[in-house]
Amino acid sequence: MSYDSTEHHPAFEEYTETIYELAEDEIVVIQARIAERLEVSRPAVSEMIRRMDGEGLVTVAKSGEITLTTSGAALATTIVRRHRLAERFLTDILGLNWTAAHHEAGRWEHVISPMVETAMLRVLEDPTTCPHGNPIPGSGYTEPADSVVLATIKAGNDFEVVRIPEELEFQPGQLEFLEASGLMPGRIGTMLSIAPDGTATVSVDGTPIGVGTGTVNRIVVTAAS
Amino acid sequence: MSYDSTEHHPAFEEYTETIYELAEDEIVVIQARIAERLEVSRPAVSEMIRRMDGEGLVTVAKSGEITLTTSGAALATTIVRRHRLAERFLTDILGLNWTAAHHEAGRWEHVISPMVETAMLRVLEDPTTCPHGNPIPGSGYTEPADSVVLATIKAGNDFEVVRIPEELEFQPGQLEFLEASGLMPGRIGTMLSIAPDGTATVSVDGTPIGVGTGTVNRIVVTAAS
DNA sequence: TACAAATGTTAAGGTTCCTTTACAAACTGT
DNA sequence: ACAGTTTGTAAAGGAACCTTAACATTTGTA
Repeated sequence: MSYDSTEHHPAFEEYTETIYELAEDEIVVIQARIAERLEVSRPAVSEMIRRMDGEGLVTVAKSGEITLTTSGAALATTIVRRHRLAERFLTDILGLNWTAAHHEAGRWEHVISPMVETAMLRVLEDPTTCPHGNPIPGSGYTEPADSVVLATIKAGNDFEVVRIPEELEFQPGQLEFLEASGLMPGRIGTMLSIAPDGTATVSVDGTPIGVGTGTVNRIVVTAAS
Repeated sequence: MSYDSTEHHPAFEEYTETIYELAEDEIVVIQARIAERLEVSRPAVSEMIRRMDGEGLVTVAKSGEITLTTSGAALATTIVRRHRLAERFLTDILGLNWTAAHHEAGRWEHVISPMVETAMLRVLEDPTTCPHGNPIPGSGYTEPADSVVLATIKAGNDFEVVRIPEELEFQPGQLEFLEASGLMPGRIGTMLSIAPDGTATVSVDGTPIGVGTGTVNRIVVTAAS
């Protein structure tokens, strides 16, 4: 069977994408992190990284830190762009919910051709972020300069959700919970309290929700009102 | 990596689809035909058919003729339905041309989930055929009773194109040619002449086009005016 | 500093598909 | 009836990915 014009093994696409997103989430990119995200064994990653190195897609520092080369980054941004574009498309045109869109997009990203990509951009009128607020590479979007992490909002203050980082999308049920809670980009909420252990209570649409430490330190917002 | 909910190897999908479409084109389904359509070696097909037999997807008659079982047919119609639905979607919503849509759909068909399928059906308002006029399984469409093959139209008579069989989509350049000529479902044409060797000359939109024997005996039309 | 956890790699092996080479059986046309 | 195609299959092997088991290193920390 033949794959796309951009002749790349699907696994390479998956790996470069993961590396890109880990870096985007400011996580040190080492093999172990990739293994966790992709849910494969460490030897599998070890072998794959060696092959990708051979293909000139990544470089490995002596520290073990992995960086995308120019061509690796090109592949990664292409896949990430298609993923986020697909998410937008699936929610905006096909009416899927957030969570479903995320899962579907994981398959679509490998199947979208340049031609379809162009067509989607046209139909969606050049979107700049995915439904979770993550930037679509190449759209020219830059996050508001005053973006902060939800944890920094003081009790009693309002905020507007900017972005749910990719990282959280990998925690099972997290996306469903956030969507059900209304904690999604563009929504305004109020910080009610922050417990000593870091757990926050916020209110969106009048409903109070507890947000755990891991999450509250990840969600990006701007101060509002 | 995990595939779709309908846990089936992509190769099985490809093979059952091919078997379905060969039968639809009234071609005796034997291994050699499958090998040609899929452009793989005969041993590859031999091995695959044995596995599919083991999985209960096909049965092989003593004559060598291959038939889909109930579950094989279920898988096949699902894939064919998704393929044709995707073609419709790609042309109607994303504005791709015929030919491009056909190629893209070959990849989309393996990636469309039941949820997306439902959404597409809604957005497209329950289409009944693909852009080439082939029925979407499950849509309840039945071809006009007076459908005939283009070759049967007498010189001087008009016809309306009903369907370009899947078979022709596999001849390189054929789809492009037909699309460029305007010989597509819904269009009205006139049979100008049929040469002794069977080659026909038809006129669509006032432009005369020669149609080879193989093609003229495949394109399905109804007599018009 | 010493022990535990985390990390990367080797080795061996498995699955899914595909290939080429070879051969035997079944058709087909003359 | 016979030569030449067409068809199926066995054998051997390869590429892409993945697994588990085992081990050596490094890192973090009580």
